[in-house]
Order: sequence, then structure tokens, then C-alpha cells
Amino acid sequence: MDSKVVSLKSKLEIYKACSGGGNIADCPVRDVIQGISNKWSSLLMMALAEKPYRFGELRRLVPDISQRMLTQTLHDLQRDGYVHREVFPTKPPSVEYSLTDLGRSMFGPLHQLLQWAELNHGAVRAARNAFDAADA
Amino acid sequence: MDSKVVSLKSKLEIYKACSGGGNIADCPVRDVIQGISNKWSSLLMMALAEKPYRFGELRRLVPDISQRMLTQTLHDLQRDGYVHREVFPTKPPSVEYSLTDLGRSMFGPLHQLLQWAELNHGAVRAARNAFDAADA
DNA sequence: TTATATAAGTCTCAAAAAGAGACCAGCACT
DNA sequence: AGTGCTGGTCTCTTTTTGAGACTTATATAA
Repeated sequence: MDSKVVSLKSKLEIYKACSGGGNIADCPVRDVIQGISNKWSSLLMMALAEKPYRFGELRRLVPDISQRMLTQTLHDLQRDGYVHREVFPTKPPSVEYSLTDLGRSMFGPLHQLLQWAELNHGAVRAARNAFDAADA
Repeated sequence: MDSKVVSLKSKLEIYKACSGGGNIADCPVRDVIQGISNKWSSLLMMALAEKPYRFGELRRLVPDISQRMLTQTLHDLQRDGYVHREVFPTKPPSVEYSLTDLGRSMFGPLHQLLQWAELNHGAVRAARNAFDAADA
């Protein structure tokens, strides 16, 4: 469990960064994290980290996102500075989305979490099954 | 930008782990990530990484969560194996929540992301302001 | 010429999720 | 007898999300 050691190191500092103002509610870390912890953000970041994609390509790549949520999530990622949106004057005009430097920087740690998920989805699935079996 | 170098290394492998079955929709990484990318999970993980807390303590610590969502989020974290729930036979009975080994393991990479957020919330805030100023 | 397709969205309506706050049971203290 | 503590659940309202039709302008096919 060296992950325990790592996490213990500066947990408190992070935490204090949140409760510094008095309570945990208006906290810069929360402000940033809540922008990316939603159903579609990490998935789109993952796609765009591979290479730039156009709107329709992303739609086909993630078949279960609605156009509405794709528009909105890309808009939010652009607003927070992670994604760049560029319109090309083709007929009809096409729009390309790509990661900014800030987006690539954020994808570093996000990628670590994605790797953890890949390595440990077996354990999570097992925990779920055990839990569901217990209260049945 | 050495984060760029890091992220470029194994982006594609992760991505393939998702589109392996044919499409990105039923993907183990998504399955795990969606369990923790919601408004309250990372915040509660952050609190419980510091030390175990009881229900009421968590409620006071995160003043803007409703009891309903606190119950539900803790339940989901417990189901996925990140959190342990223990009832103590005090009068009235108290319930303590703590991280499991799996939870501490997951908090490692999550913590990296939280640190990134702490370091870069200035840049994100600046991007937001620029974006909002532009379309006004 | 008329029909169909493609691009990137927007609009409307229905369904699902989240938030607010009352309510509950059991026991201790006053 | 009344109040407070515990950890919840129940109901109602508001917000968010999902499904899918519709748009504007151009190119291509029949």
C-alpha cells in the first residue's frame, strides 16, 4: 500500500485549501473538479487526447451521447480552457475540437486515474457483485 | 509541458481498452469512472482520505450536501468497494465511514488530479473569464 | 429540376436526477 | 413531559438530462 503513503503526504494541505475560507463549499479545488467530474467530460477528454476530432466524428465515436449534451459538454470544456474550437470554411462548414496546452496538462493526472480504472475495474465489479448479493 | 509527453505515451492503449468491444459505450474504464465522476464522490473521498468520519460529521463538513445525496453517495461508494460502513452500538447508534484498501488505492491517482486542480485553478478561472468576456 | 445528404447545431417535450425540508424511531438528559 | 441526539427515509419541487424533430446552406444524385 504505498498509495496510502503517497496520499497521506499532502491530503491535509489540499483539504485546508478547501476549508481555508471557513467551509468546504466555496473551494477552488471543488470549483475545478466539478467542471470535469460529470458523465461526459472525461470521456471527451480521452477522445481528444488521442487527436483532434470534429463534432460529427465525436458523435459517432461516442454513440450514446445526445447532440445536446455533446454541444454543451464541449462548450463547457472550451469555457474552462481545456478545449479549442476551430471553424473551417468548408461547405458546409466543419468544426474541429482539440486540446489546449491546459487541457493536455490536465489530461496528465486524469490519465493516471483512467489507468487505475482500467487496472482495477475487476476489483470494483467484484465489490459490486458482493454488495448486491449481500442485501438480496 | 512534460505532462504532454506523459499523456502521449499510452493514450491509445487506454482508448483501445474502450473501443475494443466495438464501441466506446460498454467500456470498463467508463464503468468505473462514471461511478466516481459525480458532484459529491471525489469530495467525500477527499474527506475520508483524511480520516474516518461519521454520517453527521460528514454532513457538517460538507454543509451544502443534502442528507439524501450524502446517504446515496456513501451507499454507492460502499457498493463499489471504496468505502467501509460500520455501525457502533452506542445510544443512539452511530455509523462510521472509512476508506477501504481499494478506496485508498483509488485515492492515489485521484489525489494527483486534485493537486492539479489546486495548482491550476487560477488558469481555469482566467480561461472562464476570458471566454465569458468574449461572447458578452 | 427535384430529391437527398451532410454539416453543426438548436428547440421542444418527456424522463430522470437532485435539492429542500418534514418526518421517523429509540434513547438520554432535564 | 419536553428536548436533543443519532442516521436515516419520504414527499414535493426544481434542475438536469435524454430523445428526437427541425434549421440553414450547399453539394450531389436521379
